[in-house]
This record gives sequence, C-alpha cells and structure tokens, in this order.
Amino acid sequence: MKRKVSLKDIAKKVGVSTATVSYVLSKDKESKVSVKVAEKVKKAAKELNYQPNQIAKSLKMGKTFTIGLIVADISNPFFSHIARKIEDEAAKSDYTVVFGSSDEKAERSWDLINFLANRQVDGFILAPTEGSEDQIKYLQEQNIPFVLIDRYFPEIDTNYVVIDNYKAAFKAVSRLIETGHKRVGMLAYLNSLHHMRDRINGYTNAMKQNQLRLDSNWLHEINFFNLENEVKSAIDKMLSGDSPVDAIYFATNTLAVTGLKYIDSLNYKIPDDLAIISFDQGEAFDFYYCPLTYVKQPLDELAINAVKVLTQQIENSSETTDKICLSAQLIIRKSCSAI
Amino acid sequence: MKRKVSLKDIAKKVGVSTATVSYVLSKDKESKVSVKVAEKVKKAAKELNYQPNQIAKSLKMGKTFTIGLIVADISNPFFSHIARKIEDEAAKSDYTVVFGSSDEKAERSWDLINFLANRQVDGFILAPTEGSEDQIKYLQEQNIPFVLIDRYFPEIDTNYVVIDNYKAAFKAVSRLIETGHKRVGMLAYLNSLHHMRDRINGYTNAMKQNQLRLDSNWLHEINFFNLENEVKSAIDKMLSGDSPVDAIYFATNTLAVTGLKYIDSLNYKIPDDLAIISFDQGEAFDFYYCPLTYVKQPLDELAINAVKVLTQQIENSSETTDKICLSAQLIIRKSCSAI
DNA sequence: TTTTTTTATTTAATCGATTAAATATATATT
DNA sequence: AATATATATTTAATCGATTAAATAAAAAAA
Repeated sequence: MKRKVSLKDIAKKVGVSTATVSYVLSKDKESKVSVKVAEKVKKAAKELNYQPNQIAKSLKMGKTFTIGLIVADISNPFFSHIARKIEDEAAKSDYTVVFGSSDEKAERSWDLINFLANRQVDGFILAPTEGSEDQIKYLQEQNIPFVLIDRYFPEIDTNYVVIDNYKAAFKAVSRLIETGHKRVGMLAYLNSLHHMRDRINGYTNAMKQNQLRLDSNWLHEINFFNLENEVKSAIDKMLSGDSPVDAIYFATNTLAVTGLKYIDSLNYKIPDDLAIISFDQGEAFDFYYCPLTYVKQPLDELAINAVKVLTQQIENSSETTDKICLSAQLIIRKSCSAI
Repeated sequence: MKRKVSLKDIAKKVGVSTATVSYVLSKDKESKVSVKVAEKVKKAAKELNYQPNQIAKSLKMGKTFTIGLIVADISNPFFSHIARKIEDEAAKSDYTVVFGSSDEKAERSWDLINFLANRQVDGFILAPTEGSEDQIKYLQEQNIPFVLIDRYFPEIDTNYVVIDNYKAAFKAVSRLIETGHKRVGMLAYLNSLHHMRDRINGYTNAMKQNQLRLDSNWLHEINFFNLENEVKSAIDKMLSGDSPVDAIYFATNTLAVTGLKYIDSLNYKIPDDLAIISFDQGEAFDFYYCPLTYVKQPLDELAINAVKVLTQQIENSSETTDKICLSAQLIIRKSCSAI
C-alpha cells in the first residue's frame, strides 16, 4: 500500500517544522502562525492531498470519535432501524459507529465490549443481554461512558434510554379487555431482563385490575434460542383445553411474526377467531390481511436520546446519570376490534 | 477516565524492559524470552488485567483489523441481513466492521470513504452508489483493498461479488409469460447502475424473445428519492389505458412493498387481477395474503464471499481481481399462477 | 542603541505499542 | 581457561500526530 502523505511531508516541502504545520491545520491554533507561512502550508497540504492519520491523532489525544454499538442482532429490523438513526445522529457530532451483534449471549457481548474497548471507542450504546451486569459494572469501573437502550438494570445506577414497557403492555392488554376479550394470552421471552418482566407485569396487572382470571396456560415464556418450536407448542396450549384464549398479546415483533405464521397455518381468522396485539411494528405487519394493533415504540427518539446522552457523557463526563423513559403509543387497528 | 494499564506498567512491576514484555505477549516471539521471566510477565499481565491498546498497535503496524462497510441504508433488511453476515464472517478473522449508510448519494459515500480511510480501515466492502466511479478509482490509486457488492462497474477492473441480475430477471419475467401473461409491466429504479440495467434488460429481452409487444407504458423507472409518489403514478399508468398490464415485475423489495400497498388500496386481487413477481424476499412478503413469487438472492454467500475476497486482498494484496457472480433462485409461489 | 515585549518557529517529549540492533549473560567447544 | 556460540535482555528508533517549553526573530519601549 502506498504510504500516505504525512505532516512531515508537508513540513519538508514547505521547509518548516511539523509543529508549524500542525498548528496551521488545527483550527484554533492557527493564530500562532504567520499568515505567510500558513498560506504556504495550506497550499502544500492541498497539493499533496493531505489526509490526517486519525489513528495517530487518536493515540495522542486519547480519543477516537468512535461509538461502539452493541445490539442483539443488527439484522433485526428493530435494531437496524435504531442503528441507522444512531449512525445519523452520531455523524452530526463527527462520530463513527462500530457495531456488533451479541445474539443475546452475555459471553459474546463481553467479547465485543473488550474488543471495542481495546480499540478505544469513546463510549458504548448497549442493548444489554441477560446476565451482563458484570460487564456494565466493568465499564463503570473503567470509567468508560455508556448508555443502555431498550433494556436496563434497575438495581444499577446507569444512563439509559428505554420505554415505559409496563404502561405500554398495560394499555395494550386493557384494550383487548375493553373490546370484550376475557381470556387474553401472552407470549413473552423467557428472560429475566426488566423490560420483559415489565411487559409481563403489565399484562398480569391489566388482567387482575379487570377482575379477570389468569389461567396458567395463557402466559408462555419462550426460549429465544428455540423460538419456533416453543412458540408453536405455546400457542397449541393456549388454544386447547377448556378455556382457550380469545386474544393474544405478543411481547415482541419476532414473537408476533413467528406466532402469526403458525396461527395462520391453523386457519384461525383474525380478529374473529382471535384478537391480536403486537409489541413493535414491522414492515411485515403492513401486509398482514388484518391490520394489526400494535405498540409503537419511539425508535427515533430512543436513538436520538441515546446519542445525546452518550456524547454529553463523553464530552463532559458528568457525574450524574441520565435515565430517560419514553412512552410508547398504542396504534389501534382492526386486529382487536370488538367481538 | 482512568488511565489503562500499559506495557510499561507491566515492565515496571516485573523489572524488565517493555521489549521483553512485548515479546512475551506476542505469540510468535515468545521463544526469545526465558521461561522464568515469561512466567513472571504473564502473571503480572493477568494481575493488572492488561488489555493492549490496539490503537497504538495499529499505528505501529499500519493495520487496524477493521473493515469499512458502506451500504445504501443499514435499516433496509436487504443490507442489514448482509451486514450481519459480514460481521460474523469478519469476526472469524478478527476483524471488526465499521459501517455507514450512503443513502444512495455519491457525496455522502465520498465522505464516508474519506472518514473511514483516515481511520485507517484495512479495506472496504461497498455497495457503490450511482456516480461513484471516481471514488472507486481513488481507492485503487491509494491501493486500499476493497470489494464491491450487489452493484459493480463493468468498465472498471475491480473485485466484486454480485448476482446474475440479467438471468434472474429474465427467469422471473419468463415465468410470468409462461403462466399466460402477455402484458407484463416492470417497476425499476431510475438508475444507471449496471445491476439495475441488467434487471431491466432481463425484462425486455424476455418479452422480446417471446414475441411480446413492449408498451412504453409498461416499464417505469422510479426516482429513489420520490419513491411513493412515482410508484403510484407509474402503477396508475400501467393499469389504465387501452392495454393495461396483467402482471408486474418489481425490481427490488422496496419497490414491491410500496407498489403492493398501493395495488391493495386499489382493490386489485393478486393473482387473479394481476400477477406479481418481486426481486428479493422480505419478511413482509410472508404475510401477504397471496404468497409471492420472488427472486431469492443468496445474501449469505454474497457476504461470505465478500469477506473472503477482501481479507485475502488485505493479507496478500494479490494482483488479480476476483469477480464473483452468484446466481439467484426463483421461488415460485401463488402470485404468478396461471391465468 | 539597548532593553523589553510580542510574535513566530522549532525542539523535543509524548501517546503505547513493535522490533532491529546492540549488549549482556549463559552455555558449549577447544 | 580462553574462546566461540547460543540465549536472554535492553536500548533506542519508529509509526504520525500534538503541544509545552525553548529559542529565535521582529516590533515596541526606553
């Protein structure tokens, strides 16, 4: 590879020291140099098409202008949408984004954090996996700025930007109840993360507050790594027995996609045979024969806030933590209309 | 931020030079150091939880183990799927991926390339935008390794991994013709990029070879930046007049999604009123009431090959270029059944 | 003109690694 | 024991920037 033009090359060409060149080229120090020399240096820089080596700069300055983004899976539309918005927001402050997919595995997340931290990212935006508390604490010990998104650990004092999952779930399930459904089922992930517990609590409390019975066969927690099989058997259980559900609330878009496909194959008709509400939208749902009612998460604000909080943290390393909880919107469409 | 542990810290603790520490910690040079000292160094490194500063290493070695990925839009499932696979493949060779979305704008692509090149990425994987030939040539001049994906410039000798768009389009349109459709319309992007021209040529040639007339009202090229409006008016034109189309072939998933939504709103029934074939799959299509026939691109292979070609290029900087053309598969479902 | 002050430029250290070359130490050979 | 050889360790330069401190040159004050 052709060696690139460095400060030294410009210095040699103009006949000054590299310090002078550096001063000329660094906005705020320009005043230190005489106009005459400055002109010559700028001209030479342009002629040689000088591009500063950011790696060298990073080493000296201890700053890379890079943000590490760790999500569960970049190919999940939920995360890729967020990633795109984070990219755009970060670019406004001259940051690049490096990303990694944890696949919901704490170990993989550790690897990514180490890998990126060794590459001196200035901070992280993380959708933490289950059991990654030690990683969070490690970042705190190392004083590496970070913001959690989507999920958080209530017992650890960190920055985060999440949505009010409890309220969103409560609202969604309430809607199902309002429209006359009494046997509401829920499909969630088997996961101790708080955002999932909140969604589940929103469901159970909405049921309780409406004096509805909670059948143990109605709530199923699915293992992420065995999605399809477990969704099928969960739905089978929900729909069989002496009190089959008349509505299902899906806790995520992946659950909804998998679940609806199976429900279709069973020839159930939405909303007549079964009412549906899903968490998250998804392009897929636009094409579903029955327009789905869903909980619309404010993905753009989530991303915007995450970048804002992180860059502030990086730049003033403030002592306080920002805890932002956005509220989601229930978009009502046909899939949960009155019985 | 707490200063991290460096080689010097280990050296001081053990009482040796940094060179010795470096030798111990760098696999292949371990033999230079006595077992006794090596043990002590390793122990100290572990105790101090030493994590090498990759920025410093990169500066010295002139290698960052970083790949720059530039796509049109990371939130487009087509690209996010590829991104995920690239990430996984790159990780196998210890590379991280830095990404950027060009938004199909050559200028933005230039910015990204410069930005990432200054950060010394070892190579690029690019889905080039229209009019980015100069950028490609720049990379060649600078001897920066890169592979094009999805699109390429036949007149420039570069590495690329693409699919055989002509054949794929030809097959798709032929299928529509075989199933009895005689007035096949096509929606494409207004774009001089070769992959789009190939898809269009595949369409026109399939029509010609079957002695079918080509009405000027049947082929529409849509401006990417005015997608919705232009799709609507194009479809209006296709469906009106004295020879309305009886089938539509969509050149990309975004066109198909937008187009189908509009067609639904017009109450056309697929496949009875209109047959459909789309390029690319998409989760969305799984939920469409009429299972769509589509051209399935081998995204995983595309990603795998791109990473392979690029890492080879980086590591042996071979003189030859790899030109890989994968073939796509036509997945036949209901949306183009016989009239 | 000499001294002081201001302005311009250079020197040299630094960030944290790697590594060729120099040096020191241990081991083998005669 | 003296020399040759092999092994272990250190010194110092380097990657390409930044910047405090030293120095040089020019302008202002005495």
